Amino acid sequence: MAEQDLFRDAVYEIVALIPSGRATSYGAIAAAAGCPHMPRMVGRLMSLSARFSDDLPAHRVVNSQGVLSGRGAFGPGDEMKDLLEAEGVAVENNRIKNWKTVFWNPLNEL
DNA sequence: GGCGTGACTATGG
DNA sequence: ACCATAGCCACGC
Repeated sequence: MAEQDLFRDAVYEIVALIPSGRATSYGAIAAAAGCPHMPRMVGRLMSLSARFSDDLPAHRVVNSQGVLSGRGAFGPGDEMKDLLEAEGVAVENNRIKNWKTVFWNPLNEL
């Protein structure tokens, strides 16, 4: 039982808890999972999980600036942007507007 | 086991 | 606002 497996499970669970109309950052998830120094692994797990599981709302996970850095993993177009807007998140130029307000801190729920 | 790459972040010019 | 640098970790060749 490796710690990275626990980390993956924690990340999966946290992302699944993100409420509709909100979004969070890789660093926040990593911190909530107990590893604030692994934002890259979060992104890697997202890219892998996003393809295997549709249950994981990876479109609600963006970088610290509220930029949809992972839109490429969803499809050839701006599918991620469309998904976010469909949930009530305003997106402009691949960036979430009112990011400060849309940001959902997992630590606040945990 | 080394090297390059990547859905990251923070700092600095 | 844009680019460069440094740190971190996992995966594929």
